Amino acid sequence: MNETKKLREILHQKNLRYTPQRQEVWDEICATKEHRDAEDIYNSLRKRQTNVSRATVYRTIDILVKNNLVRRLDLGDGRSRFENKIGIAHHDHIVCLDCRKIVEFMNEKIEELQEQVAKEMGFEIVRHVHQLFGRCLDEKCPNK
Amino acid sequence: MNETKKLREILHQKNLRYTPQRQEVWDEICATKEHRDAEDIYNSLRKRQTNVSRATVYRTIDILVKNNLVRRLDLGDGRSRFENKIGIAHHDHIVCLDCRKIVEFMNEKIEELQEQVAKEMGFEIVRHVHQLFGRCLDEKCPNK
DNA sequence: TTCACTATTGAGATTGAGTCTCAAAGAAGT
DNA sequence: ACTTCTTTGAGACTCAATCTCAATAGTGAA
Ligand SMILES: [Zn+2]
Ligand SMILES: [Zn+2]
Ligand SMILES: [Zn+2]
Ligand SMILES: [Zn+2]
Repeated sequence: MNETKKLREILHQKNLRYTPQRQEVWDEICATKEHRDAEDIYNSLRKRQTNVSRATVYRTIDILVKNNLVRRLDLGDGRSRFENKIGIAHHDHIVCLDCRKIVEFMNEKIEELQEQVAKEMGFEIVRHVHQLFGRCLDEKCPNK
Repeated sequence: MNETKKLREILHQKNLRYTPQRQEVWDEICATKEHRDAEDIYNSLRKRQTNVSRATVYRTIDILVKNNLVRRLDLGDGRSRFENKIGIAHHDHIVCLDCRKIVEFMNEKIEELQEQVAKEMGFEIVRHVHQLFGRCLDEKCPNK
């Protein structure tokens, strides 16, 4: 699989070692499109008999984030969430305060205006956080 | 002072008690326009012989936030920051990754587009987080 | 293959922001 | 001043995340 190679390549490039634990963590993150936290990833690994320690899960995620394979999200609930970044276009997030549903959005005009605003204020943007919190109009949402 | 009255009023309105500790915390937050964390506020109070416990600082800030006197910011460094909200127009933040300078911005068009995007996705926005992280072009900034 | 050199791992300790507990102190209305 | 109910403070506790360090294991060279 393409993503497996990608990991090996980057680790080699950075003089880091390719280990089964790192591969397992990366595979687990690639397995879904959800926005999962470290504990969640750790538990999924244990559930399928893959024993990678909590510390290693955290350490591996840090490597993946630093090398742009994974994106770290802070949705304001006190822990980081992660999503595979390979082949995924930039987007931001809308979160329902009642059912915690997360929806992705991307608006080219907002992205442009951000750049423009930053330039006006004398900044060069490296990254941005843009999250909308509210209530979804979904039937299944407890907010009725 | 106007802000003092505001606190008394709101506490009364919510059947909460007006105490010197709560007043001190509110005064301390009103004293600057900076984006300070709870520990910082706690330390400032101690420095001027005003002994309010850490727990009370946190509890009071929660009340102030719930009642719209104070805004809670999460700038991604693992602790909440606070700013007086009374008479302050809505704005978002740009943060320099090198010198931690925080600059405020407000762009009407972005605000509108956010609303529009949310509507399109079937959400009603309650609040939003919009932060730009980058490097400032300031002489004094360590990034040169 | 084996070796030597390092990096990595795991278990558990530690950190740090924030919350909780509960007995003592104190608002506020009467 | 009295009663009632809330608030306070000190320190215990929580929880995500990081650190420690001895044991383990990639990796490249021989
Ligand atoms: Zn964006
Ligand atoms: Zn996403
Ligand atoms: Zn805004
Ligand atoms: Zn601000």
